[in-house]
Amino acid sequence: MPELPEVETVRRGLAPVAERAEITRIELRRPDLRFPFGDEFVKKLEGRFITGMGRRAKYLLADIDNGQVLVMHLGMSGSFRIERDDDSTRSDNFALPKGIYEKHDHVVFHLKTSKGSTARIIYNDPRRFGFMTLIGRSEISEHPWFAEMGIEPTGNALDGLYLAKKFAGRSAPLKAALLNQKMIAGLGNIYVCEALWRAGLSPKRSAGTIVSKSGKPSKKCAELAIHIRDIISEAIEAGGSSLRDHRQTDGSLGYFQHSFAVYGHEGESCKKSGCSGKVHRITQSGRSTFYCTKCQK
DNA sequence: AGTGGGACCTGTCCGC
DNA sequence: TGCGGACAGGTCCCAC
Repeated sequence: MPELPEVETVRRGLAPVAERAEITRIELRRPDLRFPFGDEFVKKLEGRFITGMGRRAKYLLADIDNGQVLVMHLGMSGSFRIERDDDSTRSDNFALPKGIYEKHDHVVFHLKTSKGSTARIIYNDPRRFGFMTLIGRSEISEHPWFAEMGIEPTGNALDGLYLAKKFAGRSAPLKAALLNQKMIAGLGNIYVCEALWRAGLSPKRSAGTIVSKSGKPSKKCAELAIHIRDIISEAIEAGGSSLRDHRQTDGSLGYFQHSFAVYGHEGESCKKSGCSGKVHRITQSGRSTFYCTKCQK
């Protein structure tokens, strides 16, 4: 599921249950995801309280009352679902009887919520590219995962000037540059394709070529920045995108996938008004890129 | 230093 | 129906 809008949707889904909840028990149903959990993982969390649910780029950050942060990444196929013992609002086909797990349910957090009820947060991840680990609150910013991370694509900091600085002198194609988490953190394959389409920029174009020669932010940089911010905020608003039946924590589907202009639309006509081009699929650094060869230059 | 390719996993879908 | 191959939302590691 997880580019930034999907991870933010997960955060918003987990927060009401997780915040101020006590972790009464953790079931690790296998010893590792992408990395081993480590001997201390369960011991350091059981009996502790979750004080807040945050996010940085595609990482979920659960603040624990022992000064540590439970850092979680969903990889390619990770998802959380919540089972509330006091909840009658779940859709029938999504809820399962207590204690019955599905294939690839790897981690189960048993919680006592701030309202006194019990609930379980269950992490499922078929491909196991996801991971979780504990990091001290004060060490987060120096940790390799975060130290060189670029800005979030959601705020005012992302503008033409920022992109011009990051892209200047870069020969890498725009597609690769935007996927690089050291430039902007949180973008993934889908939203990069979509943002480049909106901006009318070819994913194959060298990133450095949209910076004006003076090094000042060109119109193209400014426009691209706006389109990235727009697409990310629209996707968050829509509850993210649901591909391959991926669901939100309450079992519902995000619906931004219906707004994709190019992603997954190979062979279709370009949706840009006045453009008679077609959407093509190419492979860049081993991943699919969708774009219109006519209006993206 | 920056860039490109492969590796890590499992599931699904498509063509033969 | 069965099988092989391609592909899937991410990130790391290792060559050039």
